[in-house]
Amino acid sequence: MLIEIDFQSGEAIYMQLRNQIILGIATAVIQEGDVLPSVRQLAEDIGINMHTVNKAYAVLRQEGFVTIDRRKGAVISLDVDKAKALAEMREQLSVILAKGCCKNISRAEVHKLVDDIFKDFQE
Amino acid sequence: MLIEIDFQSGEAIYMQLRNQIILGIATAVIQEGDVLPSVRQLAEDIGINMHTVNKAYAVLRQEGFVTIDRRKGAVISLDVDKAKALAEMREQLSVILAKGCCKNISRAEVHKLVDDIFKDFQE
DNA sequence: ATATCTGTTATATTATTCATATAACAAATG
DNA sequence: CATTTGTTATATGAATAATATAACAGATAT
Repeated sequence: MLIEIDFQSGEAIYMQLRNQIILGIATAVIQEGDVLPSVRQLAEDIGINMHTVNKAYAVLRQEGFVTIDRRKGAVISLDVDKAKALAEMREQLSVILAKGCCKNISRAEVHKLVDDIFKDFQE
Repeated sequence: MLIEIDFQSGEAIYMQLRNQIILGIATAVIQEGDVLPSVRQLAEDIGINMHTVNKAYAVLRQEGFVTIDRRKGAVISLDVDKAKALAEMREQLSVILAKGCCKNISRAEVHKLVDDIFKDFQE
């Protein structure tokens, strides 16, 4: 799986890393049971510090995307708390849709965007 | 318009403020042409520093939600760049939907969330 | 067994961001 | 003329982000 970090981005490196791994899971590039590279290995590949990768993995664990197996490393394993996920999504969507609403983006256009993105996930 | 700041939140105060003003515009609590409180006034009302409000207003101006009129202050005036707004929304939605996708939230459930939120805007 | 590789923890340093405080300016208002 | 507007400048303290070394226990491989 290819990781691309934008060092000019205002977004923290560990969050960029987290987001790309989540996108990798959603698009099935990484699947349940797969093992992520070791923190040292991935850090070297990307050219960042070990602790930055470690922080991304810690966030992913805390959010229920991976478990840490001392023998294997970070393993994709989804812990689903759907109610919590829905509540979080609602809050984040509210702000994004509010912004879109002010910019004349219609409900239908949002639906189309959602469909397009979901289609990307299923390829 | 009621502003509520969560000082325990990890989200920056100026961003909480920005988000709530955008939500206010989307729900038509604030309308085009309305004038926001002065930076000093709002800062005092909320109990935060003047510069924090100023930063929120500067972001809102930069994002095309208000214009600054030296006579009136910060006036709601929407500068719509729909293509840009759509591109931004797509990027932000991708991560949020990816996370939801991993948590077994279906396309249909996202659509329902979107509809619910849009309904909130039209009240 | 010995060396290597895992996640994890600890400590320290640097840079950046966030929020604060004080001060001042030009333009507009009353 | 005093007050209020947005705006700018500068400074400080706190928190965060990313880095660098170092060490530990457990697992793996030679």
